[in-house]
Amino acid sequence: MAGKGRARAEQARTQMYRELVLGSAERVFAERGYHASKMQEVATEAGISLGTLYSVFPGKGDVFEALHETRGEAFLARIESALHEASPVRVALWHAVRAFVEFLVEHPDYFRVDLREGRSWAVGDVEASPAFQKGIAQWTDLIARGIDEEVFRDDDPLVLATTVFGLMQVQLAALVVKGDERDPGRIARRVASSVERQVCRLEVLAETPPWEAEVA
Amino acid sequence: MAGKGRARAEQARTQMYRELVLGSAERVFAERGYHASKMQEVATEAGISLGTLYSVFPGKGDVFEALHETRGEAFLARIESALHEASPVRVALWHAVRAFVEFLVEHPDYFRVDLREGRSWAVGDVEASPAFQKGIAQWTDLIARGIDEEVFRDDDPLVLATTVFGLMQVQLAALVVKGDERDPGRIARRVASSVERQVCRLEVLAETPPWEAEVA
Amino acid sequence: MAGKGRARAEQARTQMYRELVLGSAERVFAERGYHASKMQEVATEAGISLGTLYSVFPGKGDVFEALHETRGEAFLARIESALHEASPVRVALWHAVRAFVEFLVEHPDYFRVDLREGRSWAVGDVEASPAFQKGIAQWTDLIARGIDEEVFRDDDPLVLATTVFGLMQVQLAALVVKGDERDPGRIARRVASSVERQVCRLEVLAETPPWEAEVA
Amino acid sequence: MAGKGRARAEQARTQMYRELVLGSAERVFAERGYHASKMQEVATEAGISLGTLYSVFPGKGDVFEALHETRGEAFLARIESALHEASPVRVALWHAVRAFVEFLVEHPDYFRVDLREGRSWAVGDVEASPAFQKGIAQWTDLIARGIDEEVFRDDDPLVLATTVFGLMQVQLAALVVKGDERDPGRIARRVASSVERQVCRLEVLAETPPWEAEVA
DNA sequence: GATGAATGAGCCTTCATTCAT
DNA sequence: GATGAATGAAGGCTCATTCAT
Repeated sequence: MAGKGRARAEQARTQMYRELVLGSAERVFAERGYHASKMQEVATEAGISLGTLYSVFPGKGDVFEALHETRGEAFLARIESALHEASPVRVALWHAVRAFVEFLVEHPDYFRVDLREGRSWAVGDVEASPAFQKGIAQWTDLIARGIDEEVFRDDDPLVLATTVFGLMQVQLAALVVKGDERDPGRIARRVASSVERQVCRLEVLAETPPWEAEVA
Repeated sequence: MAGKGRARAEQARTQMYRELVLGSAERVFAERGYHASKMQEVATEAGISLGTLYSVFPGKGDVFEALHETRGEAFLARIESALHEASPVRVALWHAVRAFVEFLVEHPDYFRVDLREGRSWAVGDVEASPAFQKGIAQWTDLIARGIDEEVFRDDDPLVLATTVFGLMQVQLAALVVKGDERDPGRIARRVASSVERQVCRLEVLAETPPWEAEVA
Repeated sequence: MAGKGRARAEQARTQMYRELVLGSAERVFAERGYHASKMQEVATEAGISLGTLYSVFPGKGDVFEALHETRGEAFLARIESALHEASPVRVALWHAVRAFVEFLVEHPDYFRVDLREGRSWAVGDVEASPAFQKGIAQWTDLIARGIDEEVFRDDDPLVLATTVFGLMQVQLAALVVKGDERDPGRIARRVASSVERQVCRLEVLAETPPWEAEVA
Repeated sequence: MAGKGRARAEQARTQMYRELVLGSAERVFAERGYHASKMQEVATEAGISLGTLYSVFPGKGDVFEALHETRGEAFLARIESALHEASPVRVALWHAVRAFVEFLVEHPDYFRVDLREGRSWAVGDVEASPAFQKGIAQWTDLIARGIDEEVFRDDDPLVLATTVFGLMQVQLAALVVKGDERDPGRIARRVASSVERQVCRLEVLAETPPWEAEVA
């Protein structure tokens, strides 16, 4: 039946437009912030019409949500895969931090959108996206394992994960914007160093960190 | 001339209203965010009419700015006075962190407003409020002193200060909202502990922290 | 009975305030125009409070109307008395024009208010003030007499009166603002000359005008 | 490239709407006056929505200005072309007056808008539109020429032009509204007659006026 | 399906008017 | 009676959303 091919083609086109729009929205929201951005700008930046934009997203808020959903999903997946490679929890942490840093360095507009929202997610406000929730859960699991293995200090894993999440964001922003660090590798090591200080037991901190062990 | 008393009375009334409005705006902005808040809501929450609201603030943006200005000023002053009491840098840091935590615990709505807007963070294109600039300067000085005295680890003081500032905010939010910590004293100690991990040299971390020394 | 004195005192006070307000309104309306003028400005210029202003006038529109009523009344009276003195119609016209010019030169603010608003003119749907109606009637009578006596040209007296009225206003404005004529006597003579050209028969125009006859 | 046609189409549509709105604004402003007119009324009268109205004019004031600009321009052009045809200054004056009258008889709403503003232009108030300034300049030139050729009486050309301008407005209003003259030809002759009386030397007035010469 | 012109609900702000002191 | 602080109705303008082409 021809309907199937038709349907698939439509699916594909819709998907294509959604991605086009998300890329555009990312840039526009990063530049002006969500509220100051107009749908017309998003459409123009995407190179499509308002009507097409509305044919793939029901409203402005949905574009914003989808942006977080999509980028968040990719973000999560990236970190997830980083976690799967490694076994010792300290190495896993290092890989996760590196993945975190690399992703945001590669997606500076998304990072700016994130920063603009402030730390609303930290207080569990309604607007906090599911992706954030899942991200926090991911880190919570990792940290719980570290505590269990007596590598990380004994504290509430959720609080620690939330703290680490914010710490990475803030420090990344500080390094990139305030400082003049540009090399992703060095940024990742500095952020990882900060994170380790936050979570590792003191005696673990004295040992050679994973990123130096790697080089060796 | 009677005009003087009259002028003073008006001054006082205006001041009273401004504070009333700031308190109301703080709650409304905390609840719905700046853009979703309507001036009518702010007025109603303050228990006054729109006209009266506009008689003490020229516009919506000015209310927001004044809120940051006023609370930021008080915030700075509180920390400043904490810094002036103490001499050893580690004690000074402890006092500053405690003042930071106490202020935000006492002003939870302002804290939420702060968390909501990315203004305080280093987004670059977003104009951070003057109060925030001064606040960062304050912490940068303290940290530079700590580095100089070889108590804190050797790093860019501005990056460190920005990081610490964000770390405190995030962890405070995490402790209060995610966790169930309510006692300001314990919160302050936990935040201070995190901050010390971030800035102190490892050998310093091994020593008894100021808050335990205080108790003894 | 004491009530009578009381009532008379109140009457007097009200009257006093009304005049105070009209003087103030005249200046304010002249400066900014009716719509751009605020009641607060009128009150302040009058040196009284808003409440007092509203105790003697029901609303903004009433102040405007009363201004036209009052000044118009005085204006009419001035011209009326000028008309009563003289007998030959050409002399009467001259006296009336002189009175017209003198009044407006003495009340420049009222003149500006008059010029600003099209009320005085025959717009049809705009309610011309009763005072203006009476003024036009006055001039219409004078002109009808002139036509009757075969001194003025034979035309519709109402149209001629309206035209003359407007002509005087416009030329007065032109002489004072565009030109640099300041002397009321010369202004009056030039305006009268224009008016005569408008209404007198050509053969009458050739005769010595009343203002020169006066001097002689 | 197709963009060109697109741009031209948009240009045309915008132009069409601007004229639609100006026509509507003309009627609404004539009826209620500028300040009492609401943008919604102007839009409704034009048969479009508020949004569309604002898509072709930035604000209320701009509609008013554009109205004066556009009509004023046409007005000026009409008179200019009348002036260019004729050589003897008295004939030129007659043609200009006729053009003046015809234009306003054809655009009664614009005339009413004009009348509503009063004679502000006569006192050189800031609000006086550039079109008025140009119009006055036009008449001033004509009158200066007449004085030069010793057809018009020797007086300040600017004062005379201003007077004539006002005289025409006022008399036209008187004839149309107060009187019951409807025939543009007769109105023009009566206005021209008044104007000639205002500007021509007496000996010239005795000669056959241009409009009678024309008929012959 | 794609377009973007058209719509109009909704928000910020002003100022005539009221009324408690 | 005088005051002027307080009120809130009304209007200019924006922009998310719709729908005719």
